[in-house]
Parts: sequence; structure tokens; C-alpha cells
Amino acid sequence: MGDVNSTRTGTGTGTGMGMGSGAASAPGGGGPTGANLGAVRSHNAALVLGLLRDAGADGISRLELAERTGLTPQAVSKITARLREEGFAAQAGLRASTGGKPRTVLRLVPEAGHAVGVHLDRDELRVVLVDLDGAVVGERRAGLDLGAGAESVLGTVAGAVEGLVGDGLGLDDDGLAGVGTLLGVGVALPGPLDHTSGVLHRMTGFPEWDGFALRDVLGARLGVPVVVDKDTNAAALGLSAGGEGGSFAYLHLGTGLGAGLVIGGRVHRGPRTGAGEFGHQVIQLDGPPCECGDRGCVEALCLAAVGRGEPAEAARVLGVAAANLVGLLDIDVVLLGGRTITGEPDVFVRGVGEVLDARARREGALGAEVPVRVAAGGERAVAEGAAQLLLRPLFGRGDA
Amino acid sequence: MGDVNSTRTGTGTGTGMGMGSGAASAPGGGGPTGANLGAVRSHNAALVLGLLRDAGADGISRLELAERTGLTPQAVSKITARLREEGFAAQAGLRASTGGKPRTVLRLVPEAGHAVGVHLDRDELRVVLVDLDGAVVGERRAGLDLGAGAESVLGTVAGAVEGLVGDGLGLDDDGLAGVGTLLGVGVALPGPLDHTSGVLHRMTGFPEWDGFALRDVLGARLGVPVVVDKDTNAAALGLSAGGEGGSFAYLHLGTGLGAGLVIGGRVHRGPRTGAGEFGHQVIQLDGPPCECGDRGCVEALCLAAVGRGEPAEAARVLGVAAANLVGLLDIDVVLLGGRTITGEPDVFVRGVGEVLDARARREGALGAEVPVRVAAGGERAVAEGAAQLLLRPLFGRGDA
DNA sequence: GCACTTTGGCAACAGCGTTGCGAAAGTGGA
DNA sequence: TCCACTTTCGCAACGCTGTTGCCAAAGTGC
Repeated sequence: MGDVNSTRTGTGTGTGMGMGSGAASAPGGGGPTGANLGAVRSHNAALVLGLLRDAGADGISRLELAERTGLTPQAVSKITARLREEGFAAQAGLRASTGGKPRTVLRLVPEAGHAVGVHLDRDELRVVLVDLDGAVVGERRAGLDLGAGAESVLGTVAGAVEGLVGDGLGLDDDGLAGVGTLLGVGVALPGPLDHTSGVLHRMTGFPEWDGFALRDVLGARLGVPVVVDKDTNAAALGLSAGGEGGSFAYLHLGTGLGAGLVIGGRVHRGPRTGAGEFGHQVIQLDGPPCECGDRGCVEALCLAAVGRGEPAEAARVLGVAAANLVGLLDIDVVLLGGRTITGEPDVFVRGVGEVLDARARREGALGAEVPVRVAAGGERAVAEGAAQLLLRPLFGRGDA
Repeated sequence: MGDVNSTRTGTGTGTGMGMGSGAASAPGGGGPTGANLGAVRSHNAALVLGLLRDAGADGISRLELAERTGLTPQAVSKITARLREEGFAAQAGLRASTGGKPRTVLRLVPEAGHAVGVHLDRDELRVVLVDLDGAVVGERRAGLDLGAGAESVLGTVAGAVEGLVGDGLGLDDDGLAGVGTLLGVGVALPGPLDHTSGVLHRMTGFPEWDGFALRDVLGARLGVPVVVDKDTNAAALGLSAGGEGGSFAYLHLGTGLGAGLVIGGRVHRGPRTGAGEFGHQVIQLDGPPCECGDRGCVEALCLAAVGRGEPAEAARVLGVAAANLVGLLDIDVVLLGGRTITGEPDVFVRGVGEVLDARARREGALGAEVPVRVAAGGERAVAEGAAQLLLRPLFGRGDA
């Protein structure tokens, strides 16, 4: 259990090839890979599972699944039969008849799988346990000093994770590896890292973490799969899973200014997880120096305005940078988050919105209005998004 | 002939579903679709065909294809047998033996398919005929006045296309529709449009084209599939097909300033083909007014510097905007093109490069150097890229 | 000349979604 | 109350996919 895509053949097939995913683990290293029957099976199963999740407590009927996937009803019946057998789906009542046999409604069984999300911030640790639906079923918080050294930090993290999972799901002799429904642990933290290898790079102020193979070290210690990503990416992923569709940018204004980009439902990280460096976008040529060494960066301008007690000006500056991004990527929504935003949400939403509206008016009919909202989820958003790093692959949106 | 993915079943299957493509034509409208065996077949066939193309004249052996795709050698044998039967692939000699039977080398048969690329510029028309390899086998040019009305412009385009195809491949009684190996016509033109529907929007200076359904009208007139895209996107697509891998930005500096973005080998257009609006990125808060109505846009600053006879300053300004883009998207290369660039290529390559290098130095080890080059292809690049709009789907990179 | 290695095709196979058909479970009119 | 009709959905047979087992072909090297 615990693996939706488990093949029963046992021989050869089911090599877990991504279909057109591009960045999946490829035999030849790099390029897109071939599709075999095992891949078809898991692709379709994941698709159905994703639709079941999106349907939520209301559930969805087999025929609706067939319409949405383009598969025949019979294929959906087979797939859902397997999912029910494996415990991931269950019947949930009947629809009203429309003149014939009423449709049976299927729903996801959230307890069939769990994931842990870890938000590793500079001074705080937050760990959540979520079910397949993404609902938080347990949480732990602890103070943390990222500068206290790897052993100390990893100990705190491992302790919190094991404690949380033990309370929520129960630990057997094998530790976390023995918890059947636990898919793994997602870790989100600030600053430069490589999400494909899970290796950290020189975090500002914490040089001792440079080159630390967080994914592998923590994975070995816990005995379950570990995935690592930037905090802004995790937040964006959480928003995406939380119903925010299409393409959007999550702008985080706290002690710094960063962005998480979701393009076509997938988090865009770039080949080196470097994408989303929004804060050091230059919007004032030869402007005031920024601590990064450049001049006229949004982050410097924006935070300076905040420091001067001029949030409206900060919002305007942020809006200009957001408008640049909207034009460059043609995204649908801008979501704002972070402590500075939550301090005065209305000022920032209005200020950024005004700049974007002015841009849309200049564009005319084509330039659709790009709404600005405060990101949902609050303080727990990053940890929940980190858990989605494990859940997402189950639901058909492989690498995002 | 002419359709690699033709199914022989004739019933039901082969609905042309994309696998995980996300933006493919979906039954339920929108979401990703289910995969059936026909989809597997065309996916793998396209993959193999793409590798054959990439191998060029050197060719590639079955076992190498198997390694690169992750498929078994036997599957590759079956697939290549079909491709050979259909005329898309052929044997091309033997490798040196490594102690056993020497590998037989396969190569693409470029003449098995052709596509037309049309570059519709404000004052000029350029039409190219290319083979499966992307090699230009015919070209026509003509003066053009976009303001002369749809009938006149379409007549000129249709005439040039039919003449070119007639010369190159021969026309029978059915016109273009009867030319077996012709896949279709790709049209690239400046300014706002919707590439999914092929409808134009208010082009600056040519209001009469607003809302014109270019794809459908020209498609009906020519009797072959027509695809429409922005000129910068086509140029980027051409560069991508021309060997430029990974993620890059093509910056075009001519009468205006625009960009084509390739992310992970796919052209990023955004949901409304609005992505790549690079020129009206604001890099000087409250700077000099731009004709778009905003202030401090790169385009205005850059072109003003060019007008003042200060190309180095123009290059620096362009570099700052390029650095913003590099940081936001974490791309690998910046390619420059357009008449203003080709006038003084060295100045711009150096000027932009200096800004990007300075950025990389600030980033430290992680911030990989982002090289700057003049885009290959020259004046014909956009037309060739337009033809790739038809060729690309054959080779496994579906919607890009 | 013979043993060995490597390539790649033929045939049998397992597993995928699809099709044909029928049972189950409702509605609604006679 | 009965019966015709509609709609859902599972069973069985089917066609197609890539996979596996096996063997002929075509080289190398002792």
C-alpha cells in the first residue's frame, strides 16, 4: 500500500516513466521518455485520482470522470475499481435519477495517504501532517536557530516529524518507514537551493549550510522520501492545490521580497531552482544601492518605503514590478503574502491593483484585468505547500 | 500519408489526446486528458522521430534510440519498422562493430514531409518551404502593405504560398490539399493575437485587422491546416528547433522591443499569447513617457539611446531588463536579434553581457553565467520558425 | 575454423483501453 | 399493477501496445 502506481507484474514494466514531463528521471539523462503500458496506467489513475480530489466531499460519478478524462466509461470503471480495491476511493451515495439507474458517486478516501510538510524558517520550525485531501490533521511548532549547526537542526526536525507522525498515525518498529500511508516529507526553506538534488546553497547569513545535501541526509535519517524546495515555491504550490488555477504569481513581502510562479498549473522553478527572484528586479535605473550590490532593486525600494512609513508608495513600487511580471508572463492573478502584507493588506492590494489596472487599460480589450488578492492560507501556507510536494505527483501533475 | 499518427483501427480510438500536455484539446474543456493506446503509439513515434531528426545526417542506431527513450530495443524495432514503412525513416549504413553484429544506422527522410512558413511583416512578406529537417527548400519574398485590406493581403499570401509549393512539390487538381507531404502553413506576424484561436487583435497602426480570424480564413482559402503565432514566438521556436536547448529568451530590437521565451524547450505564450511583452517593462520609475502611456519602459529608454547615437547606453539599458528576466525565470541563454542589433552586434552583445556578468558575480557560485549571443538565422529566422509551428508537433514537443 | 559477442527480427505474452452485450435500477405512461 | 423505456455499469471478448524468450545474422578474436 501507499503506492498508487504499484504494478502487479513484478517484471520489467512500471519503470515509472513520466509522460512528456520533460524533467522526469530519464534513462538517457535529460530528454523526454517513452511511454509504456505501466505509464499509461499510472497516468490515467493519477488523472482520475486528481478529479476525485477536486470533487471533494461532493464526489463525482464514473460518467463525469469519463467525460472529463476523455476515456470510455468502461475504462473509468476499471480504474476506479482498482482504486477502490487499493483503498483510495470509495462509494459515497447516489445521484438523483434522470430517468434511469442513478449514478453512483465516488469520492477520495483522504485517510488512504498522508504527507508531512516542513517549513524551515530562519528562526522557527513548523511541521504539518496532511491527508490526501491536503487537510491538516496535525501540527507542531518549535523555535529554531538555523545557525546552530546541521546536527542540532536536523535533530529538531526529525524529532518533530517523528513525534507528529507517531501521534497522528502511530509508529511501529520500523519507524516512519513502517507507517503504511506516509508518502514522505516535503521541506521548504528560504534561499538558494537545487530542488532536483535537494542540495542547499549559500543561504544569506548561514554559510555553514552551503552545499548541504538536505534531501539525502534527512531522507536517510527518517527512512522515507524527502523532497526539498524554496519556501516561495512551496507557498505557490499550496495555493495551486488550494484551488488557485491557471497561471499566477505569489509575491512574498516579509524580511525580503520573493516570488513563486505557477505557469499553467505547474510551479516554474527554472533549471537551477533560481526562478522567482523577484526582489532584485531593477525598476529604477541607477537607483539607490541594494544590499545585493545592484542599484534600484524593487526589494530595496519597497522595503525603504515601508521603513519610511509609506506603505502606499511601497505598494506602488511593488505594483510596478508586478506589472512587469504580468506583461512578461501573461499570468492571470497576483497573490500577495508575507508579514509586511498581512500588516496592511488593503493598502497593498489596492496599491498593486491600481498599477495593474492602469496597465490593463493601456492594453485595451486584450489586456485582461489581472486581479490582486491576499493569498489564502496564512502562516501555515508554506508548510502545507511543502506537503503538496509529495501529494502532487499522485494526482497527475507530476513535477509541479 | 502525411500523418505519422494515422491509426489503422478506424473506430473510436486515436482521438489524438495529448499526454500530460495540459493545454491540449480536452474533452471536458481544459484539463489534462486520459491516455489510450493510440496516444502511446503516437507519443513514442514522435519521440523516436524527434531523436532521428536531432541525429541529423549522422543517423542513430536502434539501440541508442532505446537507451534515449527508455523503451526496449524490441519496441524501438517495431516503431522504426512502421516509420520506415511510412517513408519517414530509412537505413543509412552501418556502425563499426564492437565485437558483434554492427548496429544499423537509421536516419530521418527529410523529403517525407514539408511545411510552409510565412512571415507577415508590416511592409514585407516572406514565405519559405522547409522539409522535415527544417531545411529551407524554397523561398519567396514580396512587398506588402498590411494596411491595404484583408482581401489584398490574403491574396498576396495565398498566391505566394501556392506558387512556392507548386514550384517545389507540384500541385495537382486539389490544390495544396492534394500535396501529400504538405503538413500545413504557419504564419508569424507582429502584435497581439490569440494563437489558440488564430484571431488577431488590434495591431498598432492597423485597426482594420482587429478581430480578424486569420487562421480560419486563410485555412479555408488554402485548404490546409494553418497555425498563427507572434513573430517573436516563431523566432524563438525556430531557434529552439535550430539546436538552442533548454530555456532561453530571444530579445528582438527593431522598430520595437519584444521577446520570445522558451522555457524547458517549450515556447511560453501565456494563456492569451500575451507573454513576452518585454518592451514595456518599467525599469525607471517615473521615467520618461513611453508611447504606450506608461513611464520608464525599456523600449522607450533603449530606442531613445539608439536615437541619440549611444548604442552602448542602449545596450546597458537592454541588459538591465534582460537581467530582470534572467532572474525571474532562471534561463540559460539570452539571444539578441532584430535590425537594431544586427547593425552593431558587438556593442549590444558586450553591453548586455556586462550587465548579466555583473549579476552572476553578485549571485556567486549558484548564479551561473548567462551567455549572450546574436541569434542565428538572420532575416529568415521568423519564417523558418513559423514553419516549425507545423513541424514541432511531429517530433514530440506537442504544443511548443 | 571455432568460440564468443552483439544486433535485431519472429512469435508468444501480459496488460492497457475499447467494444458488444446484458443485468440492475430507476422513471413514467397505460 | 404492469410494462416500455432510459440510464448506469459490469462481464467477456477483442485489438493494440510494449515486453519477453528465443534464435538467426554478422561481426571479432584466439
